[in-house]
Parts: sequence; C-alpha cells; structure tokens
Amino acid sequence: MPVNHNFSKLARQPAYRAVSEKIRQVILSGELQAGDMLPTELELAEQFGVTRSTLREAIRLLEESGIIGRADRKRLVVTLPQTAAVGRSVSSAMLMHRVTFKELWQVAMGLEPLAGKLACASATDEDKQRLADNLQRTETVLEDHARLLEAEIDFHNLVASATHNYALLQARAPLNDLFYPAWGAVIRALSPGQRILVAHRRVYEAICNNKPREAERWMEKHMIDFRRGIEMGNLGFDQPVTSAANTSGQN
Amino acid sequence: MPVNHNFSKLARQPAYRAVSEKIRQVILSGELQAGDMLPTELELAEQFGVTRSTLREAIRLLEESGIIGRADRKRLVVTLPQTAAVGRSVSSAMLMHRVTFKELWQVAMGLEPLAGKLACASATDEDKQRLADNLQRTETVLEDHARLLEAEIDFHNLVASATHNYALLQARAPLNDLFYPAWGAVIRALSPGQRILVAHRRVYEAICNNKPREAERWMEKHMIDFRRGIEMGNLGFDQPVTSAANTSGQN
DNA sequence: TATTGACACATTGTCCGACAATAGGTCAAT
DNA sequence: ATTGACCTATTGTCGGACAATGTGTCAATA
Repeated sequence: MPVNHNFSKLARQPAYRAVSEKIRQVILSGELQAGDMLPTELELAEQFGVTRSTLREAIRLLEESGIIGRADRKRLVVTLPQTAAVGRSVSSAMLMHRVTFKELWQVAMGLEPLAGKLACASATDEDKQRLADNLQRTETVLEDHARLLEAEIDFHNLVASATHNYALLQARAPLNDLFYPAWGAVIRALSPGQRILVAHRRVYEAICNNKPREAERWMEKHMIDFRRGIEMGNLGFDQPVTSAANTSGQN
Repeated sequence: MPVNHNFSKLARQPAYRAVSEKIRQVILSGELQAGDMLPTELELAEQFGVTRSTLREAIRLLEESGIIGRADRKRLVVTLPQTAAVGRSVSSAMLMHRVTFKELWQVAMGLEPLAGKLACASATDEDKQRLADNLQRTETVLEDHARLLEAEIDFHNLVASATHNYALLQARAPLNDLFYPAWGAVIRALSPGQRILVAHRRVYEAICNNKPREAERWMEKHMIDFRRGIEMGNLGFDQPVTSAANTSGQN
C-alpha cells in the first residue's frame, strides 16, 4: 500500500507577479505615498533585475488595482484609488456572477439607509449645499427621463459622500454601476418623478436637521419604492442585471 | 477677446488598454463564458494585430480583475472572479485611503446583521451543517487566540455565504481582509471567547429556526461587542486599520 | 493492463534590442 | 508674454529569440 502523504502544491509565481507584489507592498506599507513619483521603467527594471517587458507587465497589474497611474501621460505616480476605478472590477465580477436585481436591492437596503443615517452626523455645509443644488436640478428635469436618472444617481452619491466614510463609498460602488442604471427602465415605464422628489426632499431635510432616524426611514422607503417600481413594471426583479452602458472612460 | 470654447480633452488610449477593453467586453456580453478557453497568446496577438508583448500587457489588466486566469499553468481561460481576488484590490484601496476601524465598523453594522437576516430564508441544510461544525470547532479553541480568530472569521463568512447573495459577499469582502483581522488584538487583550461563542450560537439558532429578526438582533449585538472590545482595549477605534498579514497567495 | 521512460511539440515566461511618438525643457526670435 | 525651433528622456510598440515546462505519443517494461 502506498504511503499517503499529501504535499501542498508549491506555488511558484512568475517574475512579473513578484515584482508587482513587491511594489504593492512598499506602497501599502506607506513607504511610498500617494503623489510620489516612481523611477522610470528602465530604472525600475534595473533595480529589480528584470527587463522592461517584464516590469511593464507588473505595472499593468498595479494599474488595474488603481494604485498607480500616470501623471501627465508620462511619469509613473502612486495614486489614491478612485472608487469608480476600483468599482469597475467589482462590477465586472458581479456581472459575470449573474447577480440579480434582487441581490443588489438587498445590499442597497442595507447600505443606503445607513448612508442617510450617518450623513446626518457628518455632512458639512458644502455637502448640504450640493444636495440642495441637486434637488433644485431634479425639479427641473422631472419629465426628462435620462436627466432624471442622472440626478437620482447623483443624489445617492452625494448622500454617500456626505458620510465621509470611504469604506461605505467603496462598498456601495457597484450600486452605482449596476443597480441604479438598471432602474432607468422603471423611470421610463412609470415616470415616478414626483415620488422620487418627495423622498429625496425628506432625506435632505432630515440630514439638514440632524435627524438620523428620519433620514434612515425615508431612504428605506425610497428603496422600497424602487422595488415596487421594478415589480410593477414587471422588469425582472429576479433577473440578472445587465451592463447598460459600460463604455466609461474614467481616470 | 478670445472666443471661449472648451474642448473636451480627447482621451486616446494605448493599444494594450484597447485590447483589454475589447476582451472584457466580449466576456461581459456573455459571448465568452466562464470556463471557456482562449486562443494562445500568439493567435490572440495576430487577431488584434498587435505583438505578443502588447497583448500580454492587456492580459495582465484582465488578470488583476480576476476575470481570466490560467488553467493548468498554461492555457488562458475565462474565470469566474473569486471574491477574495477582487476583494484584494478593494482592500488595497481602503488601506491607501487610511480607512479607520470606525468606518469599517459602520459598514459592518450595515451588512452583517443583514447577512444574518437574509441567511434565515436562504440557508440550505449544508450551510447549517457547516455553521454547526464551526460552532463545535470554536468551542475547542476558546483559549487559542489565533485559532479562535480564524474560527470567528469563518463563522461570519459562512453566514454571508448562506445568503447566497454574491453582491453581499462582494460588498463585505473588505471586512474579511481588514476588519476582522484587526480584531485579533482584541482577542489577545480581552479573551472574549465566551461572549463570541454565545453570540454565534444565538445567530446559528435563529437561522435554523428561521427567525430573521433574532438573527439580525444577535448579529447586531455581536458587532456592538466588537466595538466595545476595541474601545475597552484602547486599540484605536478611530485609527486607520493596518494590513496585518497581506502575504496571501490565493488563486 | 498499467506504469514508466523517452521523445517531440506547443506555449508560456523572460530576455534583448530597436524605433517612432511625444512630453518636457531650453533658448532664441518676435 | 507668446511663439517657434530644437534637443532630450521616456513611453508605447514592435520583432525576434530562447529556456522552461506542460501535453501528447509511443515504445518498453513489469
């Protein structure tokens, strides 16, 4: 009988990955900070003892992570990852996993009321002003479906931003890419401009008056309205969401 | 006086990015599905009309997104992104943004009770069995700080998995990487094994008996205990979290 | 029959060298 | 102060090269 010892498969990693990990580590350790310039590709390659080709592959990995970018289309620079950039990877993953509208809605029910609640304590005057501007703009586009959707998405982003909680912003990033855009169909089908405006107004007032409970409740009601809209329009609440327009060229 | 027309800066993108976007698009459109093999690098390069070097850079971008990988260390294959893989990018971003423990805790307060609630409706017998196994294991390692932390993290992952909601899994991924590991300090300082076990048991029972409210409440209490632990141990509730051990070699 | 070994082949990981395009700087001319 | 001419450094892309390694085939062996 053969002796049965299971060796753990040893994971050798290619050079481009090792290089990438090393750079990432240096950045995350704080040794290199956002805004710092990196040496030229040639110099980096020499330091690591690899060729420029290999180094460039390593750079691509970090580039997709959003932690390095190019300043002025030239020099490499350590970058503070933008929520949108990081969120795109997450959204891609969700699309491939055939995430349903229902699943996203459940997450939204967890995060959006929370955002409203937290915003009450942390919103600055500037945040409030931006929300006020958004409301005013919303009033003028109640019948313009495209612009209404845009304003709607903006509003929720503004509330989330007002929490000044980056972890929350990041967690709800996929909602921006997948949840709200899909909701455009509801707007076109039901024209619920008035209901949206009322909910947004209540949330705004709650934030201004520092009433967390109110903000939370109205955001929750707002989300439930979303669900009702999807169901009433028979727009596939249990269907996988689709990538409406993913041709974004952000930076 | 000069006529003032603002041109939008036209965004040319390098070839490696264009190639990457094209492949991503084909995959997200469903034309290529998870598990499908891609042609060899040389063939792909010929199809796009670029060199292998350029194509390889494009591949790296997709690789970091987790949507393609290698089967058997060779052929390129379309992959269903793993939460851990995607989550790493997100965690990196949060670390660079100096996300505080408090921020993560706020997100956890939004997502973990939600996970408990949803799990009640969707947990399979297998899910419940896994939770039961975890509880049993936890009892045996109450004094072993390292193993206890491991079991603790596992438990929350199991609850989240039991929701069968990928969007939720993805949203809470950073909690795994940053929130719970940081909590290891609390375990070492306060040895709250018993409190953990009790909370976990209540959540487990609630899930088995299909009592969403209970599951939600106990998860919430559990999270509040977390916060108390951090504050009592004076472990920096308002400090940025640090990447305890980020030397993970996952696939 | 099932395992082993030898061998050829395809593909990747890595290297090297090359060149056009362009961002940035300097300096003179206007 | 702006424009234009010029030089330099660096990137984006190319083409070719080779060793290492996974894959497949086929004969030899137990």
